[in-house]
Amino acid sequence: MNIGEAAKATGIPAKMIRYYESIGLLPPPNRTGSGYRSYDGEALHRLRFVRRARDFGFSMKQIKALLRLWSDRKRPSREVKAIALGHVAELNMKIEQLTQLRDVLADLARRCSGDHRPHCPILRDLERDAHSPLA
Amino acid sequence: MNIGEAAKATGIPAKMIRYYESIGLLPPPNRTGSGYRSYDGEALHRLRFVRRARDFGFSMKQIKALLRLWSDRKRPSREVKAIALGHVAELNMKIEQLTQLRDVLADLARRCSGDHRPHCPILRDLERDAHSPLA
DNA sequence: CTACACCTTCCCATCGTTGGAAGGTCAAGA
DNA sequence: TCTTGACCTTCCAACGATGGGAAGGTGTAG
Repeated sequence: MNIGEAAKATGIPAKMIRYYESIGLLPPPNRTGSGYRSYDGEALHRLRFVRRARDFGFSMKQIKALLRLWSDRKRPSREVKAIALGHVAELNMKIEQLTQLRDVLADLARRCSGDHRPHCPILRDLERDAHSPLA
Repeated sequence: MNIGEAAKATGIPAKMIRYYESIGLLPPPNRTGSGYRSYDGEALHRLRFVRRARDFGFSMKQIKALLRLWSDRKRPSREVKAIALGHVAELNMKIEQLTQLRDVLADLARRCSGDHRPHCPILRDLERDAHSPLA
């Protein structure tokens, strides 16, 4: 199975598969006589694991750690849970920040007439001298 | 007022001020005889506008458009509102995605014992073959 | 005069991803 | 067999926004 087929099978672009290999996320695959990368079932399994972890928004560093734990049959689930909860905490922070931004911005937009007139609370607000954001 | 003072006054690092200038977000400032950039009140005002727009998470492209509208006294508020609402929509999408990720991940973590035992629903889930994320 | 803080331009790194160029390989059809 | 087209290979570069740092000039205070 060459890289194009593996890409189709896993949903990871061939470019990305090579990149993951280059940063040590994936082991170098076998090569055919002419140098083509060749992927077997286990490699595909690993690729799908990476794919799903990316979907979850894990960083490369986190995925590296998860892969290590994944292939360690004696890993304590504590370590995996810690990584997951760390990511959940990151997500919560991000969500909160974005929600706050959205609320302020939506409110400004609500108060903007949105017609031909130049007056606009949005620009008015952007003019504000606010060193601490969104106060 | 040189770039360092402008940076302190606006909260934008000097590096970023130069970068914004290089991409055409800011007009080239006056220079002293020895080549130092010199910022006046209007330039500071513009910088603060950019700072606040960044705080809101607007992209450089959006900020460019907002700056253009800002300096156009006859702009229709409609255009500003459209940019703001577009950004609100982007934020909503992102918030929804992240929330969904967080919920799934938090649930997996909740079901993970998190002790010395190797069994772990998180890794179990990451193994799944899921082409469409989070189904 | 010297020290130090600042300024200038330049290049490089990040992170994850995408694009392209230049060249080799494979499989199908004429 | 030759050609065509789709694939593969490696390498280089860009994105957006930011940070670090080198090498060299400038400003100011002691």
